[in-house]
Amino acid sequence: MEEAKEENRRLKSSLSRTRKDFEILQTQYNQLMVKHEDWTNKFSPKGHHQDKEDEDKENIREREELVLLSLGRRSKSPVPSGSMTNQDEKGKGLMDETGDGKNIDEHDEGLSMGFEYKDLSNPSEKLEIDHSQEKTSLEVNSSNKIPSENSFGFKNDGDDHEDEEELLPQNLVKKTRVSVRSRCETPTMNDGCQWRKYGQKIAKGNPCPRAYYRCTIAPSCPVRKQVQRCSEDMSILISTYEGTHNHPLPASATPMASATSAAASMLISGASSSGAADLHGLNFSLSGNSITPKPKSPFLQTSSSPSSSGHPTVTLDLTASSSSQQTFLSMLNRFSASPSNVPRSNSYPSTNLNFSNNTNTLMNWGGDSGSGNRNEQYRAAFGNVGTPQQSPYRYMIQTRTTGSSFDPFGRSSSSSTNPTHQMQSLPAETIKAITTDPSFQSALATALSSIIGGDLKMDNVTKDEAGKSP
DNA sequence: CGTTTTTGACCTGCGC
DNA sequence: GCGCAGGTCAAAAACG
Repeated sequence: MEEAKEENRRLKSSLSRTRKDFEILQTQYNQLMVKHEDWTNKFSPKGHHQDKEDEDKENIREREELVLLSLGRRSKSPVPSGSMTNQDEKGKGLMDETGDGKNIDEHDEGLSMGFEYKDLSNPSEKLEIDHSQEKTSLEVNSSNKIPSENSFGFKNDGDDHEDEEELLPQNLVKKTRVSVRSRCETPTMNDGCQWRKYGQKIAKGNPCPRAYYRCTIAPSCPVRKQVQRCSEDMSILISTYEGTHNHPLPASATPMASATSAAASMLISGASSSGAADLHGLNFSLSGNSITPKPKSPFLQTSSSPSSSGHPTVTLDLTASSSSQQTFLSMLNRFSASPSNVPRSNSYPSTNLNFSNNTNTLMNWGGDSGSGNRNEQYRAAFGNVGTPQQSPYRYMIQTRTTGSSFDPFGRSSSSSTNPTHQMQSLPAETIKAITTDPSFQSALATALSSIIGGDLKMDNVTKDEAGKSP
Protein backbone atom coordinates (compact mmCIF):
# COMPACT_ATOMS: atom_id res chain seq x y z
CA MET A 1 0.00 0.00 0.00
CA GLU A 2 2.77 2.39 0.84
CA GLU A 3 4.49 1.65 -2.42
CA ALA A 4 1.27 2.23 -4.25
CA LYS A 5 0.84 5.53 -2.50
CA GLU A 6 4.33 6.57 -3.34
CA GLU A 7 3.84 5.55 -6.94
CA ASN A 8 0.63 7.46 -7.00
CA ARG A 9 2.38 10.57 -5.75
CA ARG A 10 5.03 10.22 -8.39
CA LEU A 11 2.42 9.87 -11.06
CA LYS A 12 0.61 12.90 -9.74
CA SER A 13 3.77 14.87 -9.83
CA SER A 14 4.48 13.73 -13.34
CA LEU A 15 0.96 14.57 -14.36
CA SER A 16 1.26 18.01 -12.88
CA ARG A 17 4.45 18.66 -14.78
CA THR A 18 2.96 17.38 -17.99
CA ARG A 19 -0.02 19.59 -17.58
CA LYS A 20 2.07 22.64 -16.93
CA ASP A 21 4.11 21.87 -20.01
CA PHE A 22 0.94 21.52 -21.97
CA GLU A 23 -0.40 24.80 -20.73
CA ILE A 24 2.79 26.57 -21.63
CA LEU A 25 2.73 25.05 -25.07
CA GLN A 26 -0.89 25.90 -25.51
CA THR A 27 -0.29 29.47 -24.49
CA GLN A 28 2.50 29.76 -26.98
CA TYR A 29 0.38 28.12 -29.62
CA ASN A 30 -2.50 30.49 -29.08
CA GLN A 31 -0.19 33.45 -29.19
CA LEU A 32 1.10 32.21 -32.49
CA MET A 33 -2.43 31.76 -33.69
CA VAL A 34 -3.33 35.28 -32.68
CA LYS A 35 -0.41 36.55 -34.67
CA HIS A 36 -1.41 34.37 -37.56
CA GLU A 37 -4.95 35.68 -37.47
CA ASP A 38 -3.77 39.23 -37.32
CA TRP A 39 -1.59 38.56 -40.29
CA THR A 40 -4.31 36.88 -42.32
CA ASN A 41 -6.86 39.50 -41.46
CA LYS A 42 -4.43 42.15 -42.45
CA PHE A 43 -3.98 40.77 -45.91
CA SER A 44 -7.36 39.24 -46.54
CA PRO A 45 -10.05 41.19 -48.38
CA LYS A 46 -12.30 40.68 -45.42
CA GLY A 47 -9.83 42.37 -43.21
CA HIS A 48 -10.04 45.55 -45.23
CA HIS A 49 -13.71 45.85 -44.57
CA GLN A 50 -13.75 45.24 -40.88
CA ASP A 51 -12.67 47.57 -38.24
CA LYS A 52 -10.21 46.53 -35.65
CA GLU A 53 -12.72 46.23 -32.88
CA ASP A 54 -14.79 43.69 -34.72
CA GLU A 55 -11.73 41.67 -35.47
CA ASP A 56 -10.77 41.54 -31.85
CA LYS A 57 -14.24 40.49 -30.83
CA GLU A 58 -14.31 37.79 -33.41
CA ASN A 59 -10.91 36.53 -32.41
CA ILE A 60 -12.08 36.22 -28.87
CA ARG A 61 -15.21 34.46 -29.96
CA GLU A 62 -13.26 32.09 -32.10
CA ARG A 63 -11.04 31.10 -29.27
CA GLU A 64 -14.02 30.62 -27.05
CA GLU A 65 -15.50 28.37 -29.65
CA LEU A 66 -12.38 26.34 -29.82
CA VAL A 67 -12.70 25.52 -26.19
CA LEU A 68 -16.42 25.17 -26.06
CA LEU A 69 -16.42 22.65 -28.83
CA SER A 70 -13.83 20.43 -27.32
CA LEU A 71 -16.60 18.26 -26.07
CA GLY A 72 -14.64 15.13 -25.88
CA ARG A 73 -12.41 16.53 -23.27
CA ARG A 74 -13.13 16.93 -19.69
CA SER A 75 -12.72 19.93 -17.58
CA LYS A 76 -12.98 19.93 -13.91
CA SER A 77 -15.28 22.67 -12.92
CA PRO A 78 -16.67 21.33 -9.68
CA VAL A 79 -20.13 22.83 -9.86
CA PRO A 80 -21.72 23.40 -13.21
CA SER A 81 -24.16 25.90 -11.85
CA GLY A 82 -21.59 27.79 -9.87
CA SER A 83 -20.72 31.41 -10.10
CA MET A 84 -18.08 30.71 -12.68
CA THR A 85 -19.20 28.23 -15.20
CA ASN A 86 -17.05 25.94 -17.12
CA GLN A 87 -16.89 27.86 -20.28
CA ASP A 88 -16.60 31.05 -18.37
CA GLU A 89 -13.56 29.66 -16.78
CA LYS A 90 -12.20 28.37 -20.02
CA GLY A 91 -13.11 31.45 -21.85
CA LYS A 92 -11.44 33.52 -19.27
CA GLY A 93 -8.40 31.37 -19.48
CA LEU A 94 -8.17 31.89 -23.17
CA MET A 95 -8.90 35.52 -22.95
CA ASP A 96 -6.20 35.71 -20.39
CA GLU A 97 -3.85 34.71 -23.09
CA THR A 98 -4.84 37.77 -24.95
CA GLY A 99 -3.64 39.80 -22.08
CA ASP A 100 -6.72 40.46 -20.03
CA GLY A 101 -6.27 38.16 -17.13
CA LYS A 102 -3.74 36.44 -15.02
CA ASN A 103 -4.58 32.92 -14.11
CA ILE A 104 -3.51 30.59 -16.84
CA ASP A 105 -3.74 27.58 -14.61
CA GLU A 106 -7.45 27.98 -14.44
CA HIS A 107 -8.18 26.94 -17.94
CA ASP A 108 -8.30 23.81 -19.91
CA GLU A 109 -7.34 21.16 -17.52
CA GLY A 110 -9.55 18.70 -19.19
CA LEU A 111 -6.85 17.28 -21.35
CA SER A 112 -4.58 16.43 -18.54
CA MET A 113 -7.41 15.02 -16.56
CA GLY A 114 -7.74 12.43 -19.19
CA PHE A 115 -4.73 10.66 -17.83
CA GLU A 116 -6.44 9.84 -14.60
CA TYR A 117 -7.82 6.49 -15.53
CA LYS A 118 -9.24 4.65 -12.66
CA ASP A 119 -10.75 1.28 -12.41
CA LEU A 120 -13.31 1.69 -9.73
CA SER A 121 -14.42 -1.84 -9.91
CA ASN A 122 -12.23 -2.34 -6.93
CA PRO A 123 -13.62 -0.33 -4.05
CA SER A 124 -10.43 -0.45 -2.09
CA GLU A 125 -8.57 1.02 -5.00
CA LYS A 126 -11.07 3.82 -5.18
CA LEU A 127 -10.57 4.57 -1.54
CA GLU A 128 -6.88 4.59 -1.98
CA ILE A 129 -7.08 6.95 -4.91
CA ASP A 130 -9.35 9.31 -3.11
CA HIS A 131 -7.18 9.23 -0.09
CA SER A 132 -4.08 9.95 -2.03
CA GLN A 133 -5.72 12.77 -3.84
CA GLU A 134 -6.65 14.40 -0.63
CA LYS A 135 -3.06 14.44 0.36
CA THR A 136 -1.74 15.89 -2.82
CA SER A 137 -1.68 19.54 -3.59
CA LEU A 138 -3.05 19.32 -7.08
CA GLU A 139 -5.91 21.66 -7.64
CA VAL A 140 -7.72 18.70 -9.09
CA ASN A 141 -8.60 17.57 -5.64
CA SER A 142 -10.94 20.32 -4.76
CA SER A 143 -13.30 19.29 -7.46
CA ASN A 144 -13.30 15.59 -6.94
CA LYS A 145 -16.15 15.41 -4.58
CA ILE A 146 -18.76 16.86 -6.82
CA PRO A 147 -18.50 15.45 -10.27
CA SER A 148 -20.12 17.36 -13.00
CA GLU A 149 -21.11 16.14 -16.35
CA ASN A 150 -22.19 17.64 -19.50
CA SER A 151 -25.25 16.48 -21.22
CA PHE A 152 -23.71 13.54 -22.89
CA GLY A 153 -21.83 12.66 -19.81
CA PHE A 154 -18.38 13.90 -20.51
CA LYS A 155 -17.49 14.19 -16.95
CA ASN A 156 -15.91 17.32 -15.77
CA ASP A 157 -13.77 15.77 -13.19
CA GLY A 158 -11.49 12.86 -13.18
CA ASP A 159 -13.37 10.46 -11.00
CA ASP A 160 -16.15 8.06 -11.62
CA HIS A 161 -18.17 8.64 -8.54
CA GLU A 162 -20.88 6.29 -9.52
CA ASP A 163 -22.50 6.34 -6.14
CA GLU A 164 -22.55 10.07 -5.96
CA GLU A 165 -23.82 10.41 -9.47
CA GLU A 166 -26.76 8.29 -8.63
CA LEU A 167 -27.76 10.90 -6.13
CA LEU A 168 -27.45 13.84 -8.40
CA PRO A 169 -30.26 15.40 -10.33
CA GLN A 170 -28.14 15.01 -13.42
CA ASN A 171 -28.65 11.32 -13.11
CA LEU A 172 -30.93 11.72 -16.02
CA VAL A 173 -27.97 12.81 -18.01
CA LYS A 174 -26.18 9.64 -17.31
CA LYS A 175 -28.97 7.62 -18.76
CA THR A 176 -29.37 9.75 -21.79
CA ARG A 177 -28.90 7.99 -25.05
CA VAL A 178 -28.20 9.44 -28.41
CA SER A 179 -29.39 7.44 -31.33
CA VAL A 180 -27.94 8.11 -34.75
CA ARG A 181 -29.78 6.91 -37.80
CA SER A 182 -27.72 6.74 -40.92
CA ARG A 183 -27.61 4.99 -44.20
CA CYS A 184 -24.72 2.63 -43.96
CA GLU A 185 -24.15 -0.66 -45.71
CA THR A 186 -21.36 -1.72 -43.43
CA PRO A 187 -22.05 -3.61 -40.22
CA THR A 188 -21.02 -0.68 -38.10
CA MET A 189 -20.68 3.02 -38.50
CA ASN A 190 -17.18 4.34 -38.33
CA ASP A 191 -17.41 7.08 -35.75
CA GLY A 192 -13.73 7.30 -34.93
CA CYS A 193 -13.98 5.54 -31.63
CA GLN A 194 -12.67 2.10 -30.88
CA TRP A 195 -15.34 -0.40 -29.96
CA ARG A 196 -15.35 -3.95 -28.86
CA LYS A 197 -18.36 -6.09 -29.36
CA TYR A 198 -19.51 -7.80 -26.21
CA GLY A 199 -22.89 -9.10 -27.05
CA GLN A 200 -25.60 -9.56 -29.59
CA LYS A 201 -29.28 -10.03 -29.22
CA ILE A 202 -32.32 -10.43 -31.36
CA ALA A 203 -34.61 -7.72 -30.16
CA LYS A 204 -38.31 -8.18 -30.25
CA GLY A 205 -39.97 -6.65 -33.27
CA ASN A 206 -36.82 -6.53 -35.33
CA PRO A 207 -35.40 -9.55 -37.11
CA CYS A 208 -32.04 -7.88 -37.27
CA PRO A 209 -29.77 -8.63 -34.35
CA ARG A 210 -28.73 -5.83 -32.08
CA ALA A 211 -25.03 -5.68 -31.38
CA TYR A 212 -23.58 -4.31 -28.19
CA TYR A 213 -20.25 -2.54 -28.16
CA ARG A 214 -18.18 -0.88 -25.50
CA CYS A 215 -15.50 1.71 -25.90
CA THR A 216 -12.00 0.28 -25.74
CA ILE A 217 -10.00 3.47 -26.00
CA ALA A 218 -9.73 3.43 -22.25
CA PRO A 219 -10.11 0.22 -20.29
CA SER A 220 -12.48 1.78 -17.81
CA CYS A 221 -14.53 3.78 -20.26
CA PRO A 222 -18.18 3.02 -19.56
CA VAL A 223 -19.50 4.20 -22.90
CA ARG A 224 -21.65 1.65 -24.67
CA LYS A 225 -23.00 1.57 -28.14
CA GLN A 226 -25.82 -0.43 -29.64
CA VAL A 227 -25.98 -1.01 -33.33
CA GLN A 228 -29.03 -2.31 -35.08
CA ARG A 229 -30.48 -2.16 -38.53
CA CYS A 230 -33.83 -0.58 -38.98
CA SER A 231 -36.48 -3.20 -39.53
CA GLU A 232 -38.34 -1.04 -42.03
CA ASP A 233 -35.29 -0.10 -44.04
CA MET A 234 -32.37 -2.43 -43.79
CA SER A 235 -30.07 0.14 -45.26
CA ILE A 236 -30.52 2.31 -42.21
CA LEU A 237 -28.16 1.67 -39.39
CA ILE A 238 -29.19 2.84 -35.94
CA SER A 239 -26.33 3.46 -33.59
CA THR A 240 -27.25 4.30 -30.03
CA TYR A 241 -24.67 5.76 -27.72
CA GLU A 242 -24.89 5.73 -23.98
CA GLY A 243 -22.53 6.68 -21.25
CA THR A 244 -19.54 8.76 -20.44
CA HIS A 245 -16.20 8.91 -22.12
CA ASN A 246 -13.80 9.27 -19.24
CA HIS A 247 -10.81 9.78 -21.45
CA PRO A 248 -9.64 12.14 -24.17
CA LEU A 249 -11.10 11.28 -27.50
CA PRO A 250 -9.08 10.98 -30.64
CA ALA A 251 -9.63 13.78 -33.09
CA SER A 252 -11.41 11.43 -35.42
CA ALA A 253 -13.94 10.61 -32.74
CA THR A 254 -14.76 14.12 -31.67
CA PRO A 255 -17.17 14.84 -34.51
CA MET A 256 -19.49 12.10 -33.44
CA ALA A 257 -18.95 12.80 -29.78
CA SER A 258 -19.70 16.44 -30.34
CA ALA A 259 -22.70 15.67 -32.42
CA THR A 260 -24.17 13.32 -29.91
CA SER A 261 -23.22 15.61 -27.12
CA ALA A 262 -24.94 18.57 -28.66
CA ALA A 263 -27.97 16.52 -29.46
CA ALA A 264 -28.16 15.10 -26.00
CA SER A 265 -27.77 18.53 -24.52
CA MET A 266 -30.82 19.69 -26.36
CA LEU A 267 -32.68 16.94 -24.66
CA ILE A 268 -31.18 17.52 -21.28
CA SER A 269 -31.40 21.26 -21.34
CA GLY A 270 -35.12 20.93 -21.42
CA ALA A 271 -35.50 17.79 -19.43
CA SER A 272 -33.57 19.15 -16.51
CA SER A 273 -35.84 22.10 -16.13
CA SER A 274 -39.54 22.60 -16.18
CA GLY A 275 -41.92 24.85 -17.94
CA ALA A 276 -41.05 27.07 -20.82
CA ALA A 277 -37.49 28.05 -21.35
CA ASP A 278 -35.91 30.55 -23.57
CA LEU A 279 -32.42 29.43 -24.12
CA HIS A 280 -30.43 31.68 -26.33
CA GLY A 281 -33.24 32.15 -28.66
CA LEU A 282 -34.49 28.61 -28.50
CA ASN A 283 -37.89 28.37 -26.98
CA PHE A 284 -38.44 25.12 -25.24
CA SER A 285 -41.79 24.59 -23.76
CA LEU A 286 -41.67 21.57 -21.61
CA SER A 287 -44.62 19.38 -21.17
CA GLY A 288 -43.97 17.26 -18.19
CA ASN A 289 -40.72 15.59 -18.87
CA SER A 290 -40.73 16.03 -22.56
CA ILE A 291 -39.18 18.65 -24.75
CA THR A 292 -40.11 16.98 -27.97
CA PRO A 293 -40.93 19.58 -30.55
CA LYS A 294 -44.11 19.48 -32.45
CA PRO A 295 -43.95 16.90 -35.16
CA LYS A 296 -44.92 19.39 -37.77
CA SER A 297 -41.70 18.77 -39.55
CA PRO A 298 -41.15 15.48 -41.27
CA PHE A 299 -37.62 15.65 -39.93
CA LEU A 300 -38.71 15.73 -36.35
CA GLN A 301 -39.74 12.19 -36.04
CA THR A 302 -41.38 10.83 -32.99
CA SER A 303 -40.47 7.23 -33.41
CA SER A 304 -38.72 5.85 -30.43
CA SER A 305 -35.30 4.46 -30.76
CA PRO A 306 -34.89 0.71 -30.86
CA SER A 307 -33.41 0.61 -27.45
CA SER A 308 -34.77 3.62 -25.73
CA SER A 309 -37.01 1.92 -23.25
CA GLY A 310 -36.30 3.34 -19.87
CA HIS A 311 -33.91 5.90 -21.24
CA PRO A 312 -34.32 9.41 -22.54
CA THR A 313 -33.22 9.28 -26.10
CA VAL A 314 -32.36 11.85 -28.68
CA THR A 315 -32.23 10.75 -32.27
CA LEU A 316 -30.03 12.23 -34.94
CA ASP A 317 -31.52 11.26 -38.23
CA LEU A 318 -29.06 11.41 -41.07
CA THR A 319 -31.07 9.35 -43.45
CA ALA A 320 -33.44 11.72 -45.14
CA SER A 321 -32.81 12.71 -48.70
CA SER A 322 -33.89 16.28 -49.05
CA SER A 323 -31.71 19.32 -49.24
CA SER A 324 -29.28 19.33 -46.44
CA GLN A 325 -29.28 23.01 -46.01
CA GLN A 326 -32.98 23.59 -45.95
CA THR A 327 -33.66 20.51 -43.97
CA PHE A 328 -31.16 21.25 -41.33
CA LEU A 329 -32.16 24.85 -40.99
CA SER A 330 -35.76 23.84 -41.05
CA MET A 331 -35.11 21.42 -38.29
CA LEU A 332 -33.43 24.04 -36.23
CA ASN A 333 -36.13 26.58 -36.79
CA ARG A 334 -38.76 24.14 -35.77
CA PHE A 335 -36.72 22.95 -32.91
CA SER A 336 -36.33 26.46 -31.65
CA ALA A 337 -39.86 27.56 -32.12
CA SER A 338 -41.99 24.60 -31.34
CA PRO A 339 -43.43 24.05 -27.95
CA SER A 340 -43.72 20.54 -26.76
CA ASN A 341 -47.04 18.95 -26.53
CA VAL A 342 -46.41 15.63 -28.09
CA PRO A 343 -47.40 12.68 -26.02
CA ARG A 344 -44.79 10.02 -26.01
CA SER A 345 -45.00 6.34 -25.68
CA ASN A 346 -42.17 6.08 -23.25
CA SER A 347 -41.75 7.78 -19.97
CA TYR A 348 -38.67 9.70 -20.97
CA PRO A 349 -38.30 12.57 -23.30
CA SER A 350 -37.08 11.88 -26.72
CA THR A 351 -35.87 14.45 -29.15
CA ASN A 352 -35.35 13.76 -32.77
CA LEU A 353 -33.06 15.89 -34.83
CA ASN A 354 -32.82 15.32 -38.50
CA PHE A 355 -29.56 16.37 -40.01
CA SER A 356 -30.29 15.09 -43.42
CA ASN A 357 -28.25 15.70 -46.49
CA ASN A 358 -28.72 15.50 -50.16
CA THR A 359 -26.40 12.64 -50.76
CA ASN A 360 -26.49 8.99 -50.06
CA THR A 361 -25.09 9.35 -46.62
CA LEU A 362 -22.51 6.77 -45.93
CA MET A 363 -21.35 7.41 -42.50
CA ASN A 364 -17.72 7.97 -42.20
CA TRP A 365 -16.79 10.01 -39.25
CA GLY A 366 -13.14 9.58 -39.88
CA GLY A 367 -10.40 7.81 -38.06
CA ASP A 368 -9.89 4.23 -37.24
CA SER A 369 -12.50 1.94 -35.91
CA GLY A 370 -11.86 -1.14 -33.96
CA SER A 371 -8.83 -3.11 -34.90
CA GLY A 372 -8.05 -1.31 -38.07
CA ASN A 373 -8.75 1.49 -40.43
CA ARG A 374 -11.91 0.57 -42.19
CA ASN A 375 -12.16 3.67 -44.25
CA GLU A 376 -10.49 1.87 -47.06
CA GLN A 377 -12.98 -0.90 -46.98
CA TYR A 378 -15.80 1.58 -46.86
CA ARG A 379 -14.47 3.38 -49.83
CA ALA A 380 -13.72 0.20 -51.64
CA ALA A 381 -17.22 -0.98 -51.00
CA PHE A 382 -18.82 2.15 -52.31
CA GLY A 383 -16.40 3.23 -54.96
CA ASN A 384 -15.74 6.57 -53.45
CA VAL A 385 -12.08 6.34 -52.81
CA GLY A 386 -11.05 9.88 -53.36
CA THR A 387 -13.73 11.67 -51.42
CA PRO A 388 -15.50 9.57 -48.88
CA GLN A 389 -19.03 10.72 -48.56
CA GLN A 390 -19.81 12.33 -45.34
CA SER A 391 -22.69 14.04 -43.75
CA PRO A 392 -22.78 17.79 -43.82
CA TYR A 393 -23.21 17.46 -40.12
CA ARG A 394 -19.71 16.21 -40.01
CA TYR A 395 -18.64 19.36 -41.68
CA MET A 396 -20.26 21.45 -39.10
CA ILE A 397 -18.82 19.56 -36.25
CA GLN A 398 -15.40 19.02 -37.58
CA THR A 399 -14.81 22.55 -38.66
CA ARG A 400 -15.60 23.62 -35.17
CA THR A 401 -14.06 21.00 -33.07
CA THR A 402 -10.80 20.24 -34.69
CA GLY A 403 -10.29 23.40 -36.60
CA SER A 404 -7.87 21.35 -38.60
CA SER A 405 -8.87 22.78 -41.86
CA PHE A 406 -8.16 26.11 -43.38
CA ASP A 407 -10.95 25.43 -45.74
CA PRO A 408 -14.16 23.82 -44.58
CA PHE A 409 -14.66 22.30 -47.97
CA GLY A 410 -11.92 19.81 -47.81
CA ARG A 411 -8.93 21.64 -49.14
CA SER A 412 -7.03 21.59 -45.94
CA SER A 413 -3.47 20.54 -45.76
CA SER A 414 -4.38 17.76 -43.40
CA SER A 415 -6.87 16.34 -45.81
CA SER A 416 -4.19 15.81 -48.36
CA THR A 417 -2.19 13.68 -46.03
CA ASN A 418 -4.83 12.08 -43.91
CA PRO A 419 -7.65 10.45 -45.78
CA THR A 420 -9.79 10.45 -42.68
CA HIS A 421 -9.91 14.20 -42.78
CA GLN A 422 -10.92 14.43 -46.33
CA MET A 423 -14.23 16.06 -46.87
CA GLN A 424 -16.73 15.63 -49.52
CA SER A 425 -17.38 18.39 -51.93
CA LEU A 426 -20.60 19.78 -50.63
CA PRO A 427 -21.59 23.09 -52.13
CA ALA A 428 -19.76 25.86 -50.41
CA GLU A 429 -22.87 27.93 -50.12
CA THR A 430 -24.54 25.06 -48.33
CA ILE A 431 -21.88 24.90 -45.73
CA LYS A 432 -21.78 28.59 -45.37
CA ALA A 433 -25.51 28.89 -45.10
CA ILE A 434 -25.68 26.23 -42.47
CA THR A 435 -22.88 27.54 -40.38
CA THR A 436 -23.96 31.14 -40.60
CA ASP A 437 -27.54 30.48 -39.80
CA PRO A 438 -28.47 32.10 -36.49
CA SER A 439 -30.73 29.21 -35.63
CA PHE A 440 -27.94 26.75 -35.91
CA GLN A 441 -25.69 28.96 -33.89
CA SER A 442 -28.30 29.38 -31.25
CA ALA A 443 -28.95 25.69 -31.12
CA LEU A 444 -25.30 24.95 -30.81
CA ALA A 445 -24.84 27.63 -28.21
CA THR A 446 -27.71 26.26 -26.23
CA ALA A 447 -26.38 22.78 -26.45
CA LEU A 448 -22.94 23.78 -25.40
CA SER A 449 -24.11 26.02 -22.63
CA SER A 450 -26.15 23.26 -21.18
CA ILE A 451 -23.23 20.91 -21.47
CA ILE A 452 -20.93 23.16 -19.61
CA GLY A 453 -23.61 24.49 -17.39
CA GLY A 454 -23.09 28.12 -18.05
CA ASP A 455 -24.76 30.94 -19.80
CA LEU A 456 -23.06 31.01 -23.10
CA LYS A 457 -23.20 33.92 -25.41
CA MET A 458 -22.43 33.02 -28.93
CA ASP A 459 -23.32 35.62 -31.45
CA ASN A 460 -21.52 34.16 -34.34
CA VAL A 461 -20.01 30.74 -34.53
CA THR A 462 -19.27 30.79 -38.18
CA LYS A 463 -15.64 30.97 -38.63
CA ASP A 464 -13.05 29.53 -40.83
CA GLU A 465 -10.93 28.24 -38.05
CA ALA A 466 -7.90 28.56 -40.28
CA GLY A 467 -5.95 25.94 -38.44
CA LYS A 468 -6.19 27.65 -35.11
CA SER A 469 -6.74 24.40 -33.33
CA PRO A 470 -4.13 21.68 -33.09
C1' DC B 1 -0.07 -15.24 -28.69
C1' DG B 2 -2.82 -11.32 -27.82
C1' DT B 3 -7.06 -9.36 -29.25
C1' DT B 4 -11.64 -9.55 -30.97
C1' DT B 5 -15.90 -11.90 -32.02
C1' DT B 6 -19.36 -15.28 -31.19
C1' DT B 7 -22.90 -17.15 -28.51
C1' DG B 8 -25.32 -19.44 -24.85
C1' DA B 9 -26.09 -18.58 -20.06
C1' DC B 10 -27.12 -15.50 -16.67
C1' DC B 11 -28.87 -11.22 -14.46
C1' DT B 12 -32.18 -7.50 -13.94
C1' DG B 13 -36.21 -4.75 -14.43
C1' DC B 14 -40.91 -4.55 -15.55
C1' DG B 15 -45.68 -5.81 -16.37
C1' DC B 16 -49.24 -8.94 -15.27
C1' DG C 1 -44.25 -15.14 -8.29
C1' DC C 2 -43.85 -15.76 -13.12
C1' DG C 3 -42.66 -14.78 -17.73
C1' DC C 4 -40.68 -11.79 -20.97
C1' DA C 5 -37.35 -8.77 -22.93
C1' DG C 6 -33.23 -6.13 -22.64
C1' DG C 7 -28.69 -6.19 -21.34
C1' DT C 8 -24.25 -8.33 -19.77
C1' DC C 9 -20.94 -11.97 -18.84
C1' DA C 10 -17.56 -15.17 -20.03
C1' DA C 11 -15.75 -19.26 -22.27
C1' DA C 12 -14.69 -20.79 -26.71
C1' DA C 13 -13.61 -19.80 -31.34
C1' DA C 14 -11.71 -16.91 -34.80
C1' DC C 15 -8.53 -13.67 -36.35
C1' DG C 16 -4.23 -11.26 -37.45
